[in-house]
Amino acid sequence: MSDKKEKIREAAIELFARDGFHETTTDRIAKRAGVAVGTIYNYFGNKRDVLDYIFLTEHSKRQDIHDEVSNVDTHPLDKLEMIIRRHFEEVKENPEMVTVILREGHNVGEKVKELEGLKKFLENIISEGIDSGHFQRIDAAICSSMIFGAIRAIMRDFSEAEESAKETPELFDQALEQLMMILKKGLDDSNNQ
Amino acid sequence: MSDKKEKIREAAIELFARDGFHETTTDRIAKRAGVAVGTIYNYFGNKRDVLDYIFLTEHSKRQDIHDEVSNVDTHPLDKLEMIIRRHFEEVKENPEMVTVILREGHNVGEKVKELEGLKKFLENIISEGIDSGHFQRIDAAICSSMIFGAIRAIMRDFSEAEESAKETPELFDQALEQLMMILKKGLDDSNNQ
Amino acid sequence: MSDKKEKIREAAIELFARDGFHETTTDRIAKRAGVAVGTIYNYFGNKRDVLDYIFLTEHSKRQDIHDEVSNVDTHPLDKLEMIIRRHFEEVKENPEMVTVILREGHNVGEKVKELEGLKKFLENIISEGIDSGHFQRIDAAICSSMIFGAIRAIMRDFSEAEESAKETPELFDQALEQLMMILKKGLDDSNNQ
Amino acid sequence: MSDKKEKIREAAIELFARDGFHETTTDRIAKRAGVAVGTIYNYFGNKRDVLDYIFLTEHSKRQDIHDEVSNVDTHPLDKLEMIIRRHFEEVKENPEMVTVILREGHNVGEKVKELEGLKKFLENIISEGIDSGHFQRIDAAICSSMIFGAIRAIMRDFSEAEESAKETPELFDQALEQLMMILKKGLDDSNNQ
DNA sequence: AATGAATGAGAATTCATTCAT
DNA sequence: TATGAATGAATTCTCATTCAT
Repeated sequence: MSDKKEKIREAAIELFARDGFHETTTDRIAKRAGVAVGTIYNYFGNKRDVLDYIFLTEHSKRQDIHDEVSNVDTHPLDKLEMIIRRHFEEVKENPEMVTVILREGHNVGEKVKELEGLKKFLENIISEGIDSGHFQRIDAAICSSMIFGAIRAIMRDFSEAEESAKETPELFDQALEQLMMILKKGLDDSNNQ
Repeated sequence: MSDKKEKIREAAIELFARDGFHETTTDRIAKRAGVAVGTIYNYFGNKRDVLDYIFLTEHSKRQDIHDEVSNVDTHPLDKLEMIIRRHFEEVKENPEMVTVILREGHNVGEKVKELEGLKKFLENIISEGIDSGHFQRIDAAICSSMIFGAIRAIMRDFSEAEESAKETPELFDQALEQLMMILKKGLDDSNNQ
Repeated sequence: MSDKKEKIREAAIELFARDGFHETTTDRIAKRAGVAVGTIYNYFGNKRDVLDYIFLTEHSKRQDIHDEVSNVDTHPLDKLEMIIRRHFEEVKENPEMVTVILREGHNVGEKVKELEGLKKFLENIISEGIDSGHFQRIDAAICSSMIFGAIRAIMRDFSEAEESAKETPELFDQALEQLMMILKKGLDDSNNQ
Repeated sequence: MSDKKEKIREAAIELFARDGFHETTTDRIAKRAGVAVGTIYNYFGNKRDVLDYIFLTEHSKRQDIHDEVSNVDTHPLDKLEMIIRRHFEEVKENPEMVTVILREGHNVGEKVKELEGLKKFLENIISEGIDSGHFQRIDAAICSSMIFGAIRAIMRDFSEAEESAKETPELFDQALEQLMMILKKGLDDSNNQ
């Protein structure tokens, strides 16, 4: 992985996060990355490829998290908690990345669009939970979509919070706690009569 | 409310929904609205004002829904269900509008950004529920944000579904049912020991 | 035919003639035409379309000449002379046009390439001459191609001549005389034993 | 003559012939020549120098032909035929070279432009023919220019013919025959009354 | 009020050339 | 000599906005 390519990726994340994809010019990306415009085009076919690359890089991180978690043998609720917690940790460390992912999803290329990593992972875990009798019979796709939406909302709140607020982000801890509580009661089959 | 202004708003919704704000030119909006480009500028200060206007129009519709619901005297879970149901109904009727709201939120002006209608309504209802002892003690802001996110996710699934799928949208009914089930168990205080 | 479109055509001819198609920027065309760059794109899809339009305009002039001449009932050698003379007259009046036609033929679009007006006209006349027994049996295509080439060479000499020389252009008269003399003897069948 | 320099010349001919001077990038020349871009600049000052070098190389070949022919003691018409035949043979062997010469003449440097080899040779022969009384009194410059133009036209027809057609190129034989027939009758003084 | 031709700043992308290795 | 990553000036084309009619 070239030094310059990484520099460009990082510069693009900062700018896409702050100004959005369309408002960010290749000139500014280059300047912030400390390279010439032409250099961007030595590593990427065009501006949108830079965005795609950001998504792809992020997606493989999520893939790693999922692989790690799915191998653990534990209650599906714990798996959900683990994966969401890990996700939030990533977000805390790369808040700008989240802003980009949230804002620019519709600007990425078709192939990248199909990835939708986290949502699929949640769906897998929920499906397993239903199969193993831990969860009541619900539609895993719809449910995972909603959980995913809830997570996105928290990320959005975080990414829109004041800079000061970001430095003590208990938001994630509180949100995780509340979400898990709701899910625990809401999904658990033993609760059902 | 001028006839032309409304024509422009409708044309813009269709195009913003399909192509996004930045990919839509004022020329195309004008053509689809059946007016000249210059006419757009007789009603709006600039292109972004058209987007703002779309958001504002939508927001006042949501306001009406909320006013209606908040006056009903019933269990807060029922209020939640009513408001979400009404929201989904609106979405079914104006799917393109939703696509615009979801995609272009970050392109609107600062004032419009602050509106965030539905989320505030949810928060009010949840706060009331807590106060009245119907809901357990949770953070209403975080919780409403997550519910709002779950709703957005469903809308997103809907707005990205194939055209054919849109014509028989039981998605909303199922999603509403599942969401309410989870919330019922997850929020209700009587469930708590 | 819009005033501006014509201005742009004329400016482009001058610049393409002097600097060539690729060395001429759209900015300079606009400046010389006294319009804004954007205006070029109100009348033409892209820069190459401007070149195509130059060729097409010229082609229809040649078509007119041909139509006029082919209706005259006279010896095919006279027809050749008439058409070449008329052609040279056009060239004298629009020397820059010729330079463009000679230099930029390979940059025009496919459709325009196929026109090859004058050559076809010559071929028609020669074919007729052969059929009517005035000319000996030669390959009309090859022969017209060579005559066309000879004419181009003269035009090239003219377009490359010093400015001063252009103002007394007997070159064409002399060339026409010599060419006709050679063709008269070279093509005439009565000369053949 | 360095091996690499020759490789670059050959690569450039192929690409200039197919795509034209301006559409050919130095990167592609380098790739096709099997060297690095930088290497081109070890042998040539800039891109245009490569084109100049192609013209110069070709010009010295033409010079050799002329020297050979001009030493033969025979009728000027035979000399014309010999020189044109030899020229066509070269063309058959290096069709791409011809395409380059025809297309890119106006892109070469000033010094190269002045060479105009073949035309000068033709003019010499015609002048000699007039002086020796074999040809009637014509303007040798104009006449050689026209013959040169006719030859170019044939080359152009050849270089634009389908690939298949190029493999059985009787075109040149027919063209040569017809051109010589016309010139024989058209130039010969004995034919004159 | 409505029009739409004209505008020109601005953006993405290209590519000849350089130079450190 | 050879290399090829880096450069950044230059170019084409777009499109929001204006304003004379």
